[in-house]
Amino acid sequence: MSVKTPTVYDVAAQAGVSIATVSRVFRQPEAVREATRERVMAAVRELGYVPSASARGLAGRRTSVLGLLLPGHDDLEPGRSAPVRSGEVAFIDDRAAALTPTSPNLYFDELLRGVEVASWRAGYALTVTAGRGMSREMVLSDIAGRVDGLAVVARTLSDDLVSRTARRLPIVVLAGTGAGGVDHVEVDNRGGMRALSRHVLQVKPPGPVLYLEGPRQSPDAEARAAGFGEAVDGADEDVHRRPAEFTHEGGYAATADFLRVRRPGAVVAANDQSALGALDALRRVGVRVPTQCVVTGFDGIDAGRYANPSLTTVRQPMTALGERAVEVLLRRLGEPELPPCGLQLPVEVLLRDSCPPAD
Amino acid sequence: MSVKTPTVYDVAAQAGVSIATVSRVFRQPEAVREATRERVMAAVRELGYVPSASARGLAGRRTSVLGLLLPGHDDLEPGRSAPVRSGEVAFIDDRAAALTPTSPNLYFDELLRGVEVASWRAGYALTVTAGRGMSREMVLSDIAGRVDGLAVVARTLSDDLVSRTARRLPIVVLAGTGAGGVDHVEVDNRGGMRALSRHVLQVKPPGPVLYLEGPRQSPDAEARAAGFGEAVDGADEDVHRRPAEFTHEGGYAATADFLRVRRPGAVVAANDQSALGALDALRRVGVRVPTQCVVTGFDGIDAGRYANPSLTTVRQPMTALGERAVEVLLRRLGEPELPPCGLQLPVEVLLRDSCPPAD
DNA sequence: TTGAAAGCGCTAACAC
DNA sequence: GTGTTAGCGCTTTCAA
Repeated sequence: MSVKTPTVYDVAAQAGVSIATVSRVFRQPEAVREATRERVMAAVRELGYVPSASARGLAGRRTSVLGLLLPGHDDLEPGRSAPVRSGEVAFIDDRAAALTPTSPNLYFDELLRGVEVASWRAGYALTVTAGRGMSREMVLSDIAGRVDGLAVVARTLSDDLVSRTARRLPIVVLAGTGAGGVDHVEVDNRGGMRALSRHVLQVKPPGPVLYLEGPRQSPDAEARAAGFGEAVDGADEDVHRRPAEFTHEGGYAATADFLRVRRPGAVVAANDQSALGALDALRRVGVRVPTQCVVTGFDGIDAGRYANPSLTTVRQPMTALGERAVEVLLRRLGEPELPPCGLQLPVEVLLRDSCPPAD
Repeated sequence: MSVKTPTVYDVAAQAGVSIATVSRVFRQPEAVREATRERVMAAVRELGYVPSASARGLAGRRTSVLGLLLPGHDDLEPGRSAPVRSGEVAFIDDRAAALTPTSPNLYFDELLRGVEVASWRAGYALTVTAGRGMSREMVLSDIAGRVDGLAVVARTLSDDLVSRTARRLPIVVLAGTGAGGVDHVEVDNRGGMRALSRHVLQVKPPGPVLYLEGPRQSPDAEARAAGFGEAVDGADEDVHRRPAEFTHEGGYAATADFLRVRRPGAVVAANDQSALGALDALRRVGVRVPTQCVVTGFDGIDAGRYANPSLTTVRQPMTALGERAVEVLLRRLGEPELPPCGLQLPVEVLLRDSCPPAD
């Protein structure tokens, strides 16, 4: 730390070879005679030599780094723990917790793991950015200079910015339809909701079907609504669509509202959090799930597993999504001129207590 | 992409200035006359110039990158979605979901956000690694060459490896006690559990107290057990400690077991998942929460908010943890010779329905 | 199998 | 204010 960090020159001197040989020991060990190699490695260990990624990147014209650009959370206030003095413990009345919206970051963790694993496996490091504060342009031009390729979560960047950047740097868009001529990997929202909804129709007790659409102009919500539409289309069911925020509160309100007029035989929600809200609303008025009414969600968040009854849902393969994204990136890195590709990943329906298997 | 990426030389030529001026426009814009600056920026835009981080790093002897090393998940099998053909949707009977353990990754997401925000704010990019596959040594020496400082989640690396690396590179250990002479930032597990337990004793209905300890040799579990001990010490309570895995299943089993003999007036669990299991076990035998028995967890996972009744718990400020870690790193970057520091972050008790406020 | 030498693109003195 | 220049530490021909 305080001492000068050793370089190839130091290692070369110590081992009595040229810097080219030191480099070879790392890049193509088999091209160096065993004895020489061992002498070099000994020097490396003794000196604690670590190759500089910057120098490598500059000489090799590649950074060996991939980037992941997540949606920002500009509203995240820094250091919420400030008000409490060290050693003290604050008590907070949080009984209304379920009503407050959670951040939609729920599965970025999984996504990150997928991207990270695949990157590392391919010999790339991973740089993660959520770019807030400064403008998207600045964030983008910052990482653009650091990486060999970039995975961008849909709607993090404007379509225009994406396709402009894609001209200079391999880019893949995650969980969104391709922004026009750009590689993308998405999840089969429509097919998943269609399959789930068909199952619902098959097992539901009598009564109307309440569909909780997500917010307007969410591509996910749209695709799911389309899938639901395909499932109920032609079926002889009394279907009611209601907008509902993608939150517990949103699902609760929409369901409670509906309950004032009718008793549903099924509530199909476009995401898990609103489904959990629906579950709550039904419980309040004493409707039994799943015997009197089945309930389903979408996403596969953890809370659904622990809900009571546990929530039937469609699980998005976020880890796989991340891995595929990297594969697509690597493909383009290898063959820049390939036509843009779009990949759609299959989903899984998780049948749990709120809408159990048919038998 | 196909065309050669422009460099400072191209920009300089295009703008009719020297490369030094181009560099200045980016590093100290105020040192360049406005007219010149605009000429340069025009060239930058026209050419789509993006500074190379490698060249910068090499010339400036700093990468402007911070590293975050998360515990590996070596067991994560790649691409679980393979068996399903595209366009098809698999149905999985997942009714026992709550019983299977979740990965303990629950709050890495938050941690990441904290680290990311703070890094970016300080002008650093963030490289994330979970280092599996190859040995920790290799992972470490790979990122060591890429970053100016490193945040390591506790128990990801051996103490020895940490302190060895700390000699060459600023390191901060997260959520663990300092491995000896290394900066660290942790959470007040003991104080949090102590405060929560005191509250429990204050509001609990009559009956013994069941304490669900976590697994052996988890430092977190130990610290929490100590805090609980301090709270009940001297109190006139019938206390029963039981080991329980940090899973729903573990909490369920231990509680159900206890219920065969006694009826607790309180179940204090050392983590949220086991508390949710306890909640389930109590419900099965018809014990009312919180009127007949109060229940508490620890961690603040999302599922606790949606549980019924919602779970009283202690929330770990993971985002703040990440931010503090970066601050510590920056501090050491600035003054390498400072004595090692240890920071302990306060926690918050979230009072929810399973063990409500006193009044 | 090894070495010499020419960059890679940028920063930071220093000179003008 | 702006230009010149000497590296930063590594990879990679090309010779030996």
